Amino acid sequence: MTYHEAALLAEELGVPVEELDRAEFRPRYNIAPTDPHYIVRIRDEGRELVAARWGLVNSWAKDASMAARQINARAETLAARPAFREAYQKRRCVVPADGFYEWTGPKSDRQPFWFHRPDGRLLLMAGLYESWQPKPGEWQRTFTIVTTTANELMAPFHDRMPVVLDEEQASRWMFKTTPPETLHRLMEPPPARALIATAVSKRVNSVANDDPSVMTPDPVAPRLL
DNA sequence: CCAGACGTTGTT
DNA sequence: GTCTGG
DNA sequence: CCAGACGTTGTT
DNA sequence: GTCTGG
Repeated sequence: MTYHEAALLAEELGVPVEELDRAEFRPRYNIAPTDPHYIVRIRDEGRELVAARWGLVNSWAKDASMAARQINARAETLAARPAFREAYQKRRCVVPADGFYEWTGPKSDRQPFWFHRPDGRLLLMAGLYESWQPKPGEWQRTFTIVTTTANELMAPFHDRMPVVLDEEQASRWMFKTTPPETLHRLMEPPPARALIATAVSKRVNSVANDDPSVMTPDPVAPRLL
């Protein structure tokens, strides 16, 4: 996942930056599973942007070992899965990012692509969140990203993709009272026009590279599109 | 009853 | 091959 | 997701 | 916490 402009996130969502820890609120180019990020949730009458780590750790977990295994939740099964059911009912959120990466090609030579909105605006993905207690008195919020069947654009790369929502859909996803039928509709694959793919530097393949260089368009890979 | 899991993606 | 760390 | 490790003893 | 497997 990427998140380029600090101001963009808060401004597009209409949330004051002051609510966040400025030291942590910086551009990101290579957000990996278990990394700190941000989620949007419904709070009283409005939206709220809060910190959360990628990889859902349930409230009953004794350690963070589940985080890496729960970075995604399948739309088809999350309502029934013990690990996601409650969060699905009570803690649906939106994960903002200006894009996400998918890889293709042989395992020995993985080629990354950056998926983002054609208009360059913020991508809103369906998520679930939950908090757990790493130590007595200390709470940590975590989230997972809901995946669905790949659409026409994604199919050449993968058979799954994140649930991508527009503004209207994002609101409905977060509302506590949205009925199950509506939630199911929201989890359908987004239209192909919702995203475009750009081949980027293989530098992104190492999470240690979290700087603008990972976004450099790859001069060879575009023909793979 | 107790113990142990609780999840998804990937693809040669 | 499979697990862990990021 | 990809990259990189994959281990124990000893003890400063 | 709650479900599944034994």
